[in-house]
Amino acid sequence: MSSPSSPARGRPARLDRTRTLRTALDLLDQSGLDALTMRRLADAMGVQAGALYRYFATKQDLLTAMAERMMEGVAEAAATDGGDWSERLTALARAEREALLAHRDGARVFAGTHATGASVLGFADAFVGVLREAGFADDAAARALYTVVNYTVGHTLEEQAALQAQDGAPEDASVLRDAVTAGTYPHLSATLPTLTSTDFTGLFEFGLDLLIEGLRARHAPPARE
Amino acid sequence: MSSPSSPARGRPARLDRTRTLRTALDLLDQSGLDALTMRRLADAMGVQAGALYRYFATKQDLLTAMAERMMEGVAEAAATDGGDWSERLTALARAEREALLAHRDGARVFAGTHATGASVLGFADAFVGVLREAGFADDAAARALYTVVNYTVGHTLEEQAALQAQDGAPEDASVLRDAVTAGTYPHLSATLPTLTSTDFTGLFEFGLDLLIEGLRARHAPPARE
DNA sequence: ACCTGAACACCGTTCAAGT
DNA sequence: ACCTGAACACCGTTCAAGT
Repeated sequence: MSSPSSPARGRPARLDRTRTLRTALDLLDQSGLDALTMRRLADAMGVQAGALYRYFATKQDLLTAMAERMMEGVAEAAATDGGDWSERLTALARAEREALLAHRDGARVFAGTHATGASVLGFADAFVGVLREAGFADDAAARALYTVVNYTVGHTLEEQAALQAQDGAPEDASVLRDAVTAGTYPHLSATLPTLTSTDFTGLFEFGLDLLIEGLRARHAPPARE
Repeated sequence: MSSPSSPARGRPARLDRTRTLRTALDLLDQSGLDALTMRRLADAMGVQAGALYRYFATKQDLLTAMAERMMEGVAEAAATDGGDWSERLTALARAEREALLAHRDGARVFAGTHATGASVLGFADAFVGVLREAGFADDAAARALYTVVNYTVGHTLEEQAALQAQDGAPEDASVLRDAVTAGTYPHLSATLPTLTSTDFTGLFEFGLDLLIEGLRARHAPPARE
């Protein structure tokens, strides 16, 4: 809103929101969230750190814009062909996970912000819309949105943390393996193969299925028009 | 393991893991995760920042120990009286959420670490145990653990973020309200009361119920012994 | 053995001043 | 109008040196 804008007066700006956002996402993918500093981003743009503050009020503001950008197009996953409400919801949740996975530390960026731009609201509206049109009560539809989103973010946060732990410090599974094999955790020992599995897609689908199944139990058939 | 220990030789130590952890959790509750720095913690212990590194290899190590300590006693929630598997699972999930809520930014601390100590593994073993003893397949039991934990962490992360947004910057609901009332999101407008509700317990229980309901659909009755 | 003091290599953010 | 330069008030971490 109060960003520098319109008439090409003075020198042509080296910076602008869109280009900066693109560079920030590139930097994120290359080096991860911890290495994404205002100084390094400024460097990548050939500018001093202070200059960024003409386009983003704070670093938090930048991260929120990045989160918003990550969700672009995700709402469209509901429009995929036909399919009943459960298929459309599944498509939306999968699209959200994939959007988060598309960038290194994507889930951490998203979880750390409160994006309320068009792509996030569009996604939410599409999600709630699928349920309302299927005959779910308003209350259930809104709560289902939060539940699926919180699950998806929680899962992907873990998934990306596990991926990073794999390369870098491969003690991931072995720490668990050792602690468990030691004795005292009979049920974890018995399920170790699944606990240390890296089939994150399978795991995500399992939980998503549980949620959809739970919703099905609450489903009243749509009223005829 | 290599921490200073046992024989009371030399000067009595002003620091030790337990006391430092307690102080760190107090500081967390008073000021939040962003204000929990090694220097401020050292200050609260009457010591220089460098001294902390004799007890915690890194700040990440400290945070992991804090996460582990938060989960102490949560596994015992499965032992509550009788109740079938679904009641016991519900009790475990509720206990985890409450343990995270017990400290400011508790979910953020937990999500940012990979605690694999006795309280976390004990919780996991209890959870998987309830399902295995109820007749669930090992694979399903392990996946259900991750699903419920990821949901619980995801939900509580959001819940604590929303709580902080309320006091401090009460634009939380109003930003959403404005964006939604503006037009383009018919389904969000229709469900605004639920979307801006602060009944986080109700929301958590809704999602948890969906998961339990989903698990029920997968449930094979336990084999007779 | 335990802690201090001081340093190293950084951070986010602000703001007068230049062009 | 847009950016620089320089500062302010911090960070996590290391390590010789003191006691």
